Amino acid sequence: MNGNDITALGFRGKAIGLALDAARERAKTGVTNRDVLTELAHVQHHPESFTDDPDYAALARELLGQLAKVPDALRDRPLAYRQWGEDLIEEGARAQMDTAMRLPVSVAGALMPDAHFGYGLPIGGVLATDNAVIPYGVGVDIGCSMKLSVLPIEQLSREEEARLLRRNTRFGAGGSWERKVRPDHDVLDEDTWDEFPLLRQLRDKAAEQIGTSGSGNHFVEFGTLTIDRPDLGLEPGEYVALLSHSGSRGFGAQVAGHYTRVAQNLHPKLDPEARKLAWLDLDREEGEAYWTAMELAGRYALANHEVIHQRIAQTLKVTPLVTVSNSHNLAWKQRFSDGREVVVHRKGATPAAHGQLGIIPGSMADPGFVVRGRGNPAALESASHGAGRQMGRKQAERELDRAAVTRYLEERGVTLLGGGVDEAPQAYKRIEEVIARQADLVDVVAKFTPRVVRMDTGKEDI
DNA sequence: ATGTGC
Repeated sequence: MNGNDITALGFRGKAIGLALDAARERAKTGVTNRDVLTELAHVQHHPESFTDDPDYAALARELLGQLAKVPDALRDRPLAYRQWGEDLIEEGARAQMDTAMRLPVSVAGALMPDAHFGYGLPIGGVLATDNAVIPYGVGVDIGCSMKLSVLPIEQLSREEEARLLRRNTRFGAGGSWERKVRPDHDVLDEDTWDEFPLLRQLRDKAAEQIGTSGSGNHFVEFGTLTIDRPDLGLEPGEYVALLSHSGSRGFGAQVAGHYTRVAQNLHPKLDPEARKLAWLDLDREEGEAYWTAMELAGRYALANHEVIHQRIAQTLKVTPLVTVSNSHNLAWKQRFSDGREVVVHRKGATPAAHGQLGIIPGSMADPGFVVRGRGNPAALESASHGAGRQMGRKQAERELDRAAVTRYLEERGVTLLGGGVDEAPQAYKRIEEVIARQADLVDVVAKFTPRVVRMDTGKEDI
């Protein structure tokens, strides 16, 4: 019996020493170590039953004291937060943000103009917490991100662009590269994968899926980048560019699912309204492990993009003139305006620190924008991550017809490979309005106009 | 978002 056995049971602070003392007393009376551990587990789960126990009373009282100090009760009222583009944000997203701002661990928050209803924290929600990380504050697709490469080539034909996309990308839930042509990346060789069993188990899946895009709103597309003033090391003009949206695939999804369950189990008394926002303390083993896995998923997702862009650039025998990338589903440790370090969750929000570059896409047939952050502290240095849905997937499938989507694509000269009605441009807010609502969060650097777009095949093909 | 569930 030692301190490790005790902490493995989940005792914290003064309870560790008291549990050790009690364990020694019990051992003296001839109880086996194994039975002592069982008894300790009982005390931990039902401290109220041991307050008069000759050996465990001190421990039980300490545990009850700790419980009283760590209440999961929600605040009566949400902390105040600002919304950018309030007129574009649905009530459901505000209600979810209100719940998040009632969590005892919340410090500050903001809603971006693309905000809409999500799972737990709304998409387009930014939430700062104190020493706690919320798996569903990051989202299921941990590390979901954007990458743009500006290519030193003349305009290609649509057919050529379509061929490059078909040959060098793979889409769909469960999708992976065929074994013979499976790409590799340094991220798969990191020691981090050996840090604990869950990561070890997921490494093979991650290796199978590197360099792939998922389903839903993920895409890889060719288009034109238009720059009006010298920037990004480029002269004003029009450039051929490649833009991708992808995430951490099955690996990240499994990490998210696992730690959401862990967080919910650690907060059984949490108000059902906030159940999906269950958090992990960063100074406890579970929180540390999630943070490690989350950061790995973030690097893995960016590696995914790198592989996709590299394949296409190599086929074209070119090196990109410039690349821009950013994660928009992740948590970061960040200095808050009062000087303390907080955990900033961005669930569908672009980091926009002063001078930081990011990409805000529109839709399959609407422009996207390269932006530069203005470091606005009220938005916790964030911006929108896209246009944001104005219709849910089911609503889009119900209300939009394929002909209207096809016409929209034709009018804008966009060729679509795959794609579904649920991702129709009409299901999204107008990107121009969304960009206009965040002029104090980001400056527009360049505009990307899509031309040939590849996505997963939706439920209903276009 | 994910190839599948408290």
